[in-house]
Amino acid sequence: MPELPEAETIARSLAPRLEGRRIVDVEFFARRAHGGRPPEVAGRRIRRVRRYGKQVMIELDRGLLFVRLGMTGSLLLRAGAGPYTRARFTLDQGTLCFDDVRQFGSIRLMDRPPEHLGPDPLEIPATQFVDRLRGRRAQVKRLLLDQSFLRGIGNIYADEILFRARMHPKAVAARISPLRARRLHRAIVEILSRAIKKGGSSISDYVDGEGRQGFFQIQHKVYGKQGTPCQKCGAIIRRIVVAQRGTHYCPTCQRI
DNA sequence: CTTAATGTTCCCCA
DNA sequence: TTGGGGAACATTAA
Repeated sequence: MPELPEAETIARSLAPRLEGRRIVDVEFFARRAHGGRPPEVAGRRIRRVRRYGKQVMIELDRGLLFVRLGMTGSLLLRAGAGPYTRARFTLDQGTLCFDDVRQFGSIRLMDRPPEHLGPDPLEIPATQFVDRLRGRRAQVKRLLLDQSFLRGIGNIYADEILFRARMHPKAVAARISPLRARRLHRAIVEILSRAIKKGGSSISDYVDGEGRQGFFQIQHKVYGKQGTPCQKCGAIIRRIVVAQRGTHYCPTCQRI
């Protein structure tokens, strides 16, 4: 469920209900959900709720809670714990549950944001992005998925971005012309911004903090569209594997 | 029964 | 150091 647009949508839906609240109790129902010791944040106040890469960052009056949503994580404003509720924060007003079926997600208390993450894809200037691409011999899709290269892009949006930029997922970054690199940067900003406007993509079970679905999946051009005709040229969308992830692209629109 | 799924991390090899 | 491949983690759905 969680890439940058989903994390952004969740953060926006939670912010007005969480900011200013005080945490009165913290419960964890699964060890994996904190990976160590449960963060002892009872008594602390929530200052701000924002997105950081594809994580939701909850700023406290002391410390930062980083919610990594993994593959199936969600943050929900409701009191009742379901079978997949892994943690629950009781607030002075309301309750926040962290649900996560597959348990690839976790919540950790930090002093500062993780330093191994690259720049935000919506903030990096085009010139800087072009520079970063040069000098990398990796396949471009691998780079888009690499959170130390850019923070926030995942498998769905990598495919949609590459289609938008008319670029083959296996194109070698260093061999991309500056012109096409700029086009890729534009595609990143356009696809992510549009997805945020639509509230993210609900392809299986993604919902925001209030349980609302996203609608960007309606506009997917290649992700999950293997075997169907390309909306642009009619060629059949192909599915290959890149970086061990399903990769969807149009063989005629996207040339190496 | 097999395969794939919005992710990350760790290990191995070139 | 960079880059690629594979496995592992846990669970569900097709």
